[in-house]
Amino acid sequence: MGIQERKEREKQEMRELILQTARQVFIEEGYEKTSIRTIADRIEYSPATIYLYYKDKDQLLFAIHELGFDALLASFQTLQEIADPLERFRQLGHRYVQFAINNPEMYDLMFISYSPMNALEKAQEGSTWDCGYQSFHTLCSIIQENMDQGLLRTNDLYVTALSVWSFVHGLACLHIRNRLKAFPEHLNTQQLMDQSLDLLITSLKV
Amino acid sequence: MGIQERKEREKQEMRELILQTARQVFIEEGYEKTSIRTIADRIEYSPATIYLYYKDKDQLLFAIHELGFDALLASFQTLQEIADPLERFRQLGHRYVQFAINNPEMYDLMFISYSPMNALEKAQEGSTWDCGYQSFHTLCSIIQENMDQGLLRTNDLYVTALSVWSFVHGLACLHIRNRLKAFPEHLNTQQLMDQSLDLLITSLKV
DNA sequence: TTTATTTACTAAACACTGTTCATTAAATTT
DNA sequence: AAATTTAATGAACAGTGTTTAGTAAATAAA
Repeated sequence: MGIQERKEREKQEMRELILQTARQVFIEEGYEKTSIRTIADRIEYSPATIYLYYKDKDQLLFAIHELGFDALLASFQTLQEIADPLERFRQLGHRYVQFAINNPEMYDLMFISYSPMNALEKAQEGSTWDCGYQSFHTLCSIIQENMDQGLLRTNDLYVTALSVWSFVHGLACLHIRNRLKAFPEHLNTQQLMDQSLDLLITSLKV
Repeated sequence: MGIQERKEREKQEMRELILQTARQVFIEEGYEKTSIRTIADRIEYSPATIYLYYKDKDQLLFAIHELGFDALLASFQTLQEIADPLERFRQLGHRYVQFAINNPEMYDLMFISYSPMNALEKAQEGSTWDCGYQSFHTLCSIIQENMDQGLLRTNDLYVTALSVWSFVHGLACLHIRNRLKAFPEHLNTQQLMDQSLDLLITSLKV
């Protein structure tokens, strides 16, 4: 029975077509213009068809947000090449913030928008945010290495990791949601972020 | 000509009625259900009437977000009673995060939603975010006092203030947008936030 | 007081949104 | 060749922010 296999394959291909098209629309046109109808238009299918492959918009956006995490984790990949743990730590923060600046819409979807978390809630009772947790684990590992070598003033891994994440996320969030540019001092956000990051590392350093 | 004065008064009263009703809907029903039609229903006027008093929804939400800042700044008011600068510093952070936890929808509107910043942009070229800047100034003052007494390791006021703000905002943001509760470890968010805040202050301390 | 004008308000429409469902047409199985 | 399963859609529903032409009341002018 090759027909069932072919049909299954075609179904997956259609799912992928929808996802990739949705990702494209999302990146090119932004969150707001990423409507079911816009995506449907691009693939030349009716809006209702999308609902045969994704339960609702939140589920589709969840799939897009996972692609975002692929890219973020990829940018973390080469961190192991950095020998100095403290420099590796700083670079992690830097790349995180840089990702947010370079891919604001995607960062927004991954870390700010309600949508993917709604999808998670609707999926099953007590389902976990795997890709988010995976990124958090990268941060934990690097902090642990710094702690092991006695480079930090803190000793609580979890609290330190959450603090660092909050810090870089806060920076990213304020920037993306236009809370910095509305200030009287018109400052170089990029430079200011680097300075803040330096301050954080310096403060945590022993 | 008392008629013109009465008309002007009535106009202001109507504006206030719309604003207060909008605030009520916003707090009681949340951001999502705060539609022009919902507000119009409550005051028993047609939706179009609201547009005679507020240019668009962003402008109305901006007015609501200003009410939020009134409340936030009010919670900062009694900080001067705290003699110890470092403790005052910690309390500021604590009250900020507490405000976010207790008034998630309002915090969201004030610091996360695009809406009020859109209103600001549409208003005039180069108009500033006064209420946001005022809160930031409170933070700056307290940090300055700590610096003056040589209590901090840092010396750049602006960068330190932005870092602290990013930190507490990041915490608030992750919490409100459900990025913490999706983690395997089901932790007491409140307690974790307090610990993180302590870590920040300790790290900045000389 | 009657006429003219300004003011306040609204019904209805426009262009969107996510989502559902009965119906149709094609592919597959019997 | 007939019956059944599958895939796709048109059309609708209920909602959104916003605009505009038209109405009725209040005010000003004659």
